[in-house]
Amino acid sequence: MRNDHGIRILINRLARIDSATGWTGNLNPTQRAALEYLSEANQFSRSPSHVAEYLGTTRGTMSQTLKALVRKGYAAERRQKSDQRSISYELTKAGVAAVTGANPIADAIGNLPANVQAALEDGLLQSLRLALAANGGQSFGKCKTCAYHETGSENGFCTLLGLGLEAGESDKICIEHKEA
Amino acid sequence: MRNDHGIRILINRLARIDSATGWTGNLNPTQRAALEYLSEANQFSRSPSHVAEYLGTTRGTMSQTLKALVRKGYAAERRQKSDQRSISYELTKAGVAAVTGANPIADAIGNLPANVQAALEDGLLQSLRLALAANGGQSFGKCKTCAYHETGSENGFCTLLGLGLEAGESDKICIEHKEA
DNA sequence: TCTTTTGGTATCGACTCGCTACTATTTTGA
DNA sequence: TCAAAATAGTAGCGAGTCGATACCAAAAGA
Repeated sequence: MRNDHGIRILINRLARIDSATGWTGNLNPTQRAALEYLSEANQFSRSPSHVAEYLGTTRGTMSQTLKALVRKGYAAERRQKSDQRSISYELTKAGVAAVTGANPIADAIGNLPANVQAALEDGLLQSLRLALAANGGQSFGKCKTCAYHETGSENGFCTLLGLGLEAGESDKICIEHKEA
Repeated sequence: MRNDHGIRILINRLARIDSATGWTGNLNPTQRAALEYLSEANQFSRSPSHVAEYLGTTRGTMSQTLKALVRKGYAAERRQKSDQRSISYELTKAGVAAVTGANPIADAIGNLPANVQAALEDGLLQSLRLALAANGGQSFGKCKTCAYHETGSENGFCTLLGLGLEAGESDKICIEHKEA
């Protein structure tokens, strides 16, 4: 019996139970995952393509999913001036509320001893990094740990895009992230 | 920023990436999860109801999923003599082959240091136990750790069902499991 | 026996998901 | 400069999940 497979199966089972029990609003698992990503990504990383790449699905599916979120009142489109093709989605108040709602799995994990939580997060992050590397995926880290991030100006500055960041944005996920 | 939510999101993301990359045969995530469960459950625990409860879905969906697996040649029905209503599904050769095939996420996890793997498995198991307890779910442990398990006879004996086990079955998941 | 419970299905509507095809809007490079 | 290629988003198809409801048959209780 292989233990490495066992861990993978455990992960899948937990995710599945989370989908079955983590009920806030009338959201299905994918819609909820997209919503959670939107709440943690910066303004340059909230297009259908980016969410799709982050969640390992296709642009087509994510396009539909995001429009479903808009239809349900959890998100809104915002057209970019720079590139007329791309759209940046942002959460509405209802969207923020849905993301911050209580969740059985999160509660269960929150009740674990702190050292177990730390070990768990560490192991999962390492797994994710290896898996993404094997798959040619992006790192999707946060601005503040990025090689292009500068702390000079008010809310931080991105030297790749040559733009100042909005308040709080240095703690958000960016599609262009490059480990410093 | 809440870390407990972070772990839950990591778990979901890994499961999602696994679904997107873990490609053996023409199986979708649910079908693969069901197949994996069948390969690890004993003969009394392979009915649609049991798989549904284990994976946190409904009997209706699992009924369809299992029939899809039969249609694709990965599983076969076996009617029970004792209860004419219930069905025990078992893997075909193709089913066993699909389950044992390589997988990017499993490989990634397998490449982690042994102590990280151990901590990861421990944390996930604890989370799962708490989540299931909060949800009134079963434990789904293996025969050999069960209060009803006796090692006297050839392959072990189940004192709950009053039946001798088949070879290797004491290492399989049972729906009636009760921690010894 | 008659009723209730249990195990498995069928069906409906909303949705994911992989795929292909298509339209706009950049970007490129000769 | 200006046509070709890459990129961003979408539409639509077929298979299938998923929650819900409704059924039927077998088993268990009263």
